Amino acid sequence: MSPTPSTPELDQEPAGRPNARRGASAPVSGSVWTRPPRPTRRRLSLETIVRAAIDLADAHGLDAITIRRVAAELNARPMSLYSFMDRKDDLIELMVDEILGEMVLGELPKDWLAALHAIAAQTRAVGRRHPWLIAAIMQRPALGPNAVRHAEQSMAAIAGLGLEREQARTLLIAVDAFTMGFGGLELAGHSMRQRDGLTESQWADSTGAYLDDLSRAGRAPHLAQFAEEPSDHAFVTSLNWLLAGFAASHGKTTGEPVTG
Amino acid sequence: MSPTPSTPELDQEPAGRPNARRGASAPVSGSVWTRPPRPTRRRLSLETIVRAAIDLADAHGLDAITIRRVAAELNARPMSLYSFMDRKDDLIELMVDEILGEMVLGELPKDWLAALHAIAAQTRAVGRRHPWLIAAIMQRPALGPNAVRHAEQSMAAIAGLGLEREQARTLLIAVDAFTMGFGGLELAGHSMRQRDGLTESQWADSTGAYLDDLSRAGRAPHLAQFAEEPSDHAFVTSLNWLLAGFAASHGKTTGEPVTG
DNA sequence: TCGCTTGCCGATACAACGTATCACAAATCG
DNA sequence: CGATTTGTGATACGTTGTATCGGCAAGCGA
Repeated sequence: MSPTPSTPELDQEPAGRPNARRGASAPVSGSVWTRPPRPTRRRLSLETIVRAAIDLADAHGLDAITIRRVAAELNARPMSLYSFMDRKDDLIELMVDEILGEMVLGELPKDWLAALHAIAAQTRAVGRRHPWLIAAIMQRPALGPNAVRHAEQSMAAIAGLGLEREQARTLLIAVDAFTMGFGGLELAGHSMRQRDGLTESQWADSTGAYLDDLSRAGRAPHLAQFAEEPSDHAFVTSLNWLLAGFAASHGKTTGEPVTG
Repeated sequence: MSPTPSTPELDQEPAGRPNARRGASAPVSGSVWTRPPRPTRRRLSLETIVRAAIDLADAHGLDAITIRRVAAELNARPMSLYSFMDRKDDLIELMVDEILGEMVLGELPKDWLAALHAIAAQTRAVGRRHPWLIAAIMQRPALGPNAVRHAEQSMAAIAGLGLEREQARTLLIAVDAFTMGFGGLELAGHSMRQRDGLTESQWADSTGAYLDDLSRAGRAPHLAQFAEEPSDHAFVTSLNWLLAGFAASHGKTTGEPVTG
């Protein structure tokens, strides 16, 4: 057996290990056990890279995703990441698809209306958990396996309605467009706040003051309200409108609309 | 009078003027008229910068907006632009607001339904003309004067309904969210196509083939349809659902729904 | 067992980026 | 006319994405 300790269970390093500068010219000294564990090949994997990048983006925004910084987070060298991907943009696509996995529901309500509401609510919740998600999707289409799963689940939700292809497609795109658009408008300020390191209330104060000024100047009398964040209630209400409008135009009857 | 020709009407340079390298150490030689015109101070202005940046973004995408490249487009040096703005992000905000100006309509239909449809259609048209717009808005909130004008116009459109504050706000946000979301999903592939220099049909072919593969593999039987671009008809139909649903929930009667 | 291939890692390098800084000249204002 | 402001240009610094190269460990055929 080689002198390299091969106990991966013990390899759970405390994440802040003292400058484990392994590599070419590191002199071998001391006991095997006092030395940092030799890296097994396969230290990195696409999954750990994507996961680290997601954590970074959640904490510091999409702009914080640089190859160098993700690598540093993993105690790796920048170019190592390129063994697993072709370019940085690929990483972002992978991050998006990973998160899209959180969007597909474990089980689906039987009623199509309730099912679409549940999917939309989940989409919105995930979007808020990862505030960079929606902006990222608006820049590159989501085509990965989890995006596919999401689409399939939406189709399953309305399968019972027996719609024709085109109508089904229109309905599903409408729901997704509304949900993503709502989340996008809602979170538009997020990355900006993050960039300038403002707290939520600092941001609300400054935009509120700005809009108040405009109102007082008479240029936009009813505008100040837009400083407020859109509410869950507004989301559910609007989605009800959309779906009720669809239902009416198709003569489908359903239970009560979902109340927010 | 100074020897500098002060005929700004003739200053319409043919845009490709021979390397007009003015500046400190350029030797003065030849006739005044054969020399390039001395730059009047104020060569640049915020407006020309923003306009140049918009043209660049329309042609090559938001990623093509670099201070250096915009400056080059104006035969200026990069740092000159910073006399007019504090940072690059400000330029993008200014670009967005400039385009938002194209979104406010000259006159508004009297009927609230027709008016909201007209606004949404205009929003969508502008979004397609400037494919980078929606992604940009999803990253930073639009707060400029033209964003304000757009919001005011939307409020004017439904003023006749006598809604209370919260309801009006919900309705307008819903329409904007749907419109922006629809455009965003629609244009998501655009910047990616642009990045890789693919034509629209190359892109459609490759994603179509990919989704067909998935379908054949049985993993997503009904998916291929999503390769197709959403249509105007789908947009109008869905918007009708949303607005009809709203109208029904408020007992407002209107004329016929708009047909796409 | 040996040697070859394959795949991951590390170091270095380069062009392009945003932007701080400084110097200078024209424009403007007292 | 002198002082101040303002637009411009040159240069420089730190950071980014990523090409390239060289090395080493693991797996594999002989």
